[in-house]
This record gives sequence, C-alpha cells and structure tokens, in this order.
Amino acid sequence: MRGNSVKEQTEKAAKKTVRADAQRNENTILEVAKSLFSKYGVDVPVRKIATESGVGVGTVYRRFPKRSDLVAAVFRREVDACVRYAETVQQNHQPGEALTLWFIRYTEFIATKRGLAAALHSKDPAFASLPIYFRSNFEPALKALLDAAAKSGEIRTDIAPYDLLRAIGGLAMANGDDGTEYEHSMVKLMIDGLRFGADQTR
Amino acid sequence: MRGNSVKEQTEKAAKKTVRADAQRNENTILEVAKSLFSKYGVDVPVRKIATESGVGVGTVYRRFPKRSDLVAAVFRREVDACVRYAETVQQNHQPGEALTLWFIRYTEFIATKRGLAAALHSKDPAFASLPIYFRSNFEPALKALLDAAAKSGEIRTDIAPYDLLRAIGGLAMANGDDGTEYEHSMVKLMIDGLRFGADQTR
DNA sequence: TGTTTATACGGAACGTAGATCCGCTTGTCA
DNA sequence: TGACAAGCGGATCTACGTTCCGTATAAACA
Repeated sequence: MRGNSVKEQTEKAAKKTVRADAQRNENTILEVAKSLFSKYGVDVPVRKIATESGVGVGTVYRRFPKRSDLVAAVFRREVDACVRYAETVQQNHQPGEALTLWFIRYTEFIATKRGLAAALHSKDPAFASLPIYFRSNFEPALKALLDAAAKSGEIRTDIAPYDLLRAIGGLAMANGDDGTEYEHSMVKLMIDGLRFGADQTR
Repeated sequence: MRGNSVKEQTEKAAKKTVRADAQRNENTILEVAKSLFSKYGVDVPVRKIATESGVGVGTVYRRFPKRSDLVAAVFRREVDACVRYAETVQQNHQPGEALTLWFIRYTEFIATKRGLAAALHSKDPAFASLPIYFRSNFEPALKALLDAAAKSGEIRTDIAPYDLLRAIGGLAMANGDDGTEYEHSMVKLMIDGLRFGADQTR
C-alpha cells in the first residue's frame, strides 16, 4: 500500500519518485531495527541501528523523525507479517490445525512486544494509533480462521475473536522468554475449550 | 558487608550512627520522588528530584546508586503503606467492608504502577526482587482479610489470595486513569462473587 | 553521454539526562 | 571546643536523542 512504483503518475501528482537508494535504506533500517529490538530491547540506541544499517543517523531520522516512529513502524510491520501468516496457514492447513498454528505464531508475536507494553500506555503520539492498528488487523484475521473452523464443525461459535486475542495475548505477555512450552500448552487448552460443545452449536 | 571500619566493633553491633541530616534527606527524597513519579511518571530526571528535595544530585546517588534503585525503594514503600492500610482497616471495620475498602486501595496502588510494568520485566537487577517483595507482603495481608471475612461467614473459602491479587491487579492495570468507576464496580463484582456460596462453606 | 538539480546522505554538533568525582561543610563524640 | 569521619553539592564525564548543513548522487533532461 505504500510502494507506488515510480513512473505511474504520468499526470496529476508527479511529486513522488522516491529515490531507489532511499527506498532500499528504509527497508534495511526496518529489518535491522527489528532484529536489534528483539535482541537488545526497544531501547537500542538509534546510532547503533544506523551503523548496523550502513547509514548515518541523519538518514534514520529523515525517514523516522522520532525514535518512537521507528518503533511504531517496526510494530506495524510485524503485525502485517503475523496477519499474512494467518492467510498462508489458512490456505495450507485444515481449519483446526490452522488455528493452532496461528495461535502459536501469535504468542510469539506478543512475547516480543513485552517492551512495548509501557509505550502503548504512554502519551507518545507515535503510538496512539497502534492499538487500533492491532485490533483492526488481527480481529478480521482471527475471525476468518474461527469462521472456517466453525463451518467445519470443529469449534463452537460463541467466542468473540477479540476476547480470544486478549486472552491469549494476556497469557503470552505474563510469562518470561522461557514460557514457550507453557504457552503452547495454554494455547492447546484454549483450543480444546473452543472444541468443547462444538457439536451442539450447529 | 563491606565497610567494616576497625574501631567500630566494640563488640558486636555498634555500626550504626546514621547522621541525622542523612536520615532526613533520605526520607525527603523518597517522599518527593513518590510525588513526582505519580505526577510525571517514573521518568522524571534525577536532577529534578534532587532540586525539589533541596539536595544535590550527589546526595541522591549516594543513597540510591542507580536511578532504578530509587524507583524500587519508592515501590517498596508504597507496598508497605498499602499493607499497613490492610491492618488499619481490619481493626476499624467489619470484615466484609474491610475487604471492599482494601481492594479499592489496592486498585489505586496498581493504577500508579503502570509505568513499572515494563521495568519489572526488564533485566535491571534493582527490580529483580520486587515481584517477590510484592507477593510476600500482599499475600499474607489479603489472607488475613479473607480469613476474617470467612470466619464471620461472609465469603467462601475456596479462592486463593494470590489469584485474587492477580485478578484485581489485572483489571486495574488494564484500564486508563479514568477507570475509577469501572474499577470500583469490578471490585464489587468480585466481592459479590466471593459472597456467593458463602453459606454452604461453613 | 553530459549537464543539471532535486533528493538523499553522513556525521559533526547541540541539549539533556544518568552517573561520577572531589573539595568543602557539618554532625557527632570525647 | 576541637578533630574528623560522614555527608554534601554541583561541576564534569559519558551516552543518547535530535538537528543541521555541506557533500554526494539518482534521476530527469538535453
């Protein structure tokens, strides 16, 4: 939705033409930032991100005027990736299995967001839109998975997608980085819960 | 364990003699820090705390080598105050009422701790002991209140104190600063839940 | 292909905040 | 009251976010 190819504005708004190197750099910065955030936390110095990306700090700040803008951009990217995964998994697996796989992916997403919990409650305007972005992307994605599983009679239909997102988000958030096994078992438990009573709902 | 000067062990313990002004300053710093934390968040500059306390930064750092040590100290103080309140309220109110009053006080405590949520998950050693401190102080305090209410037949006995702490903590944490009314009603709901079935448990 | 120019780049420089250092002050004890 | 350890404060060092501006270059044009 943003990579408007170069020459397509033949007439009206010919003010674009993002230079190729700029585009490339923005991408690199986001990749590097993501990796450094997960390695050192969201507090890594901008300078480090810049150096590791092979650019100067000026370049980072031109694209992301505030540090928090960069953090928010990485966040959105990861939401997108997780949503995309929901689509992929839905195409390649049975509904019930797809649900399990996606929940696990989702807990991994949440686990890396622990450092942002405070930021989301902060007043920084860069983060203001993130909760909405989160919900308006994840809710439909999960709804699609649930609908598919409900349609095949595997789960019941009286659980709201958003409530599930919160519940699983909560349990993934509450545990340390070692919680993988715990998380998987909780996810299974939740899906069992969804399966319970599946028959009487159809 | 480190500054054992030679002459101060006349026999066993004579290692005290905290100078009066030092004691006074430490107290002032903690008071001021608490008030500034709640006004501006835990990110207020140490300089500001020092100035407002009428001391130099050096004085603050002598007592609290790291910024986070100060934050942790204020946290412990507030835990203590909240626990003390449990004792007070238990002496001056009927068990059921005491429970309500204390839960409200507790939600207020939690609400001011939103900024620390991330810190508690951080690796800063100053915060490492806080979760244990939290639990080992709050759990017995709440247990006493619950026991009293159970003894008078007002509530049932099958709810673990720590689970209650987490549940109420969770709801207080999840809401914005405007959540007072919501929180009170949720607390009432929880206590009603405790009252439910009180009779068959005795 | 050569010229022009809007875009983008890098990193020096600035302001602020945490943390340290050390010469000066003061409470305490005899 | 005098001596001195305990305590004080703020100048100073370091690190980080952010800004600025001279230089480099991709892209448009000839």
